[in-house]
Amino acid sequence: MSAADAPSRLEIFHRRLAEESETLPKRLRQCADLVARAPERIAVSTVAELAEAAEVPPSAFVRFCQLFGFSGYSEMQKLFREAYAPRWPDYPTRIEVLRDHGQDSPGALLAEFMEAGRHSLARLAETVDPDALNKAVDVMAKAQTIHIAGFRRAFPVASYMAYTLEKMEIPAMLHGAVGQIETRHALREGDALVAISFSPYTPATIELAEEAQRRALPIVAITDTLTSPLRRLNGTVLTVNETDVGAFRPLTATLALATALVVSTGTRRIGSR
Amino acid sequence: MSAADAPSRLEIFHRRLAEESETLPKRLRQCADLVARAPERIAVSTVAELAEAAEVPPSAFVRFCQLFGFSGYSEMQKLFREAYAPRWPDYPTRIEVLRDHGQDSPGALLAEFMEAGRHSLARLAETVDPDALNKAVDVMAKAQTIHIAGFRRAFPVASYMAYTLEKMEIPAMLHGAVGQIETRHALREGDALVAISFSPYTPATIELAEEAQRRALPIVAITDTLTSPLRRLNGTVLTVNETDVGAFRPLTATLALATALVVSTGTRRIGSR
DNA sequence: CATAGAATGGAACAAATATTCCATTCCAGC
DNA sequence: GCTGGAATGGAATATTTGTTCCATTCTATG
Repeated sequence: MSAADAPSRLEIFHRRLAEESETLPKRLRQCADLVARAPERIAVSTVAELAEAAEVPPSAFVRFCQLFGFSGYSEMQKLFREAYAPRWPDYPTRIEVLRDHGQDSPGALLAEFMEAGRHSLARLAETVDPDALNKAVDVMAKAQTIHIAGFRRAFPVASYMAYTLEKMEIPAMLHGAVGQIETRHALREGDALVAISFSPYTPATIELAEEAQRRALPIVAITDTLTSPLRRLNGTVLTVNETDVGAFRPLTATLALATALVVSTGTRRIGSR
Repeated sequence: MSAADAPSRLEIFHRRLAEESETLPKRLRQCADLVARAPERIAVSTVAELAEAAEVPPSAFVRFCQLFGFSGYSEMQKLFREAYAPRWPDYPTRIEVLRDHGQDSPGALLAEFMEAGRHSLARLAETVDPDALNKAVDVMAKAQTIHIAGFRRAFPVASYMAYTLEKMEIPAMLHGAVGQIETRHALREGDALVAISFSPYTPATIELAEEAQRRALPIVAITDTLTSPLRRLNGTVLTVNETDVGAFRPLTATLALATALVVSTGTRRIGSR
């Protein structure tokens, strides 16, 4: 039942499908063909719809599912749904539950975070627009100094970017790292701001971004939901949707994105020197 | 109702969501947040599941849908299904798209980091010893204050751990974050040290670890190679081997490990309270 | 501190969806 | 062409899921 083996179970299913569909009777073969042809529709369709698309009666489709070892259509659908949007729980209760069942060995938890990480990375391909990414690198490559703002959960990302830029000898400034010192006046013409913020959005990040906007500096925003206040500014927005485990959200995908961003910036700067 | 304008209708919906979510009453705001955070889940979930994730009763979720002009949940779901079904995960294709934007494009680089990340995560399972992990959690759960040391590249990980521990209300101290101030005297009996360091090993981290050793405090070390100086101390060692892209090493796996460590510590503390 | 109006939670009800069952059809082998 | 077993379609049933309604709880206001 763990999230970890859901994708592999799907793999196995597809392999069996390929092997056996040859020897299946007519109607069932039609079902198999449809599943092979449009697996993504299974997650969001009813048996009736699928059956119609395969030109078989619903009962035939259910028989097909049972032939492959599922109790019925619903069970098979569950497999496909989880492959798309796996494991839920947004609430700490889950952790409680795990603990009470004695299954919260650190190893099990690590496995979950690994799985969540893999999923986040996979989704990154969907949420990041290549053009926006390109635009962002452009902005950063042209900036004199790159300002970086990210607090609380976003801070590790911000500090990593600052560190890597420094290593590449690119002028960068990590904001608000210390002592609550206002640093907005460091924003100067010709600079650019990278603002990183996730729900719940830290006001300081938003304020700095607004300040940058007032001064007409280009902004690159790394954020999550569609309601993010960073979206209201007219900067280049890169969306990351981390998959969370319990109430915790690892930064796996965000860091991959951040790394790509700074390294690209580095190579582009060298290229145009 | 054509498929063509479905995305735009979704756009409109999201904009309204962003605008109005501020002024919504508590429960409905929870719904709005969830929808903003995980829109793709709507396509494959029942009201009950969604409501649970948003921590509201199903009826509240239905009210939310109606507030935004839908007849109920089903109608809203239809919108999401249409918008998300056509462009499905299809991970390999997506990655191709990113790559095809040009050989040295940011997209191609991102794709590489994503691959590297996945690889690192996969290897994590091999390099981390479950017993060591368990031991590490034990040490951290028993400590009065958890000290965390990690500089340069390891700093993002250290700061993330400190942040998460703080969120869970566990006493933690992030060392050397600022001003080169010596903080070794903060190490007190009953505490534990988590030292994070990768090649080339920052002397400050090693020194602090040695200091901890002298004072007979338990040490948890997160490090990479087998020649790491952290290995010479008798602490609990967790090995991470990140796959690097060119000269750059993303922290994907390390962060997953760090998160698991911290969250496990949290649950174990609660359990033994 | 009382009150009205809004917000909320839950349980009863309605609709949709999946599953089972059985009468009918098909087809291979005699 | 007959016969038995497999395959099929559809209608009846069971189950899940969505929606409505109302009693109760909040909250802002006088």
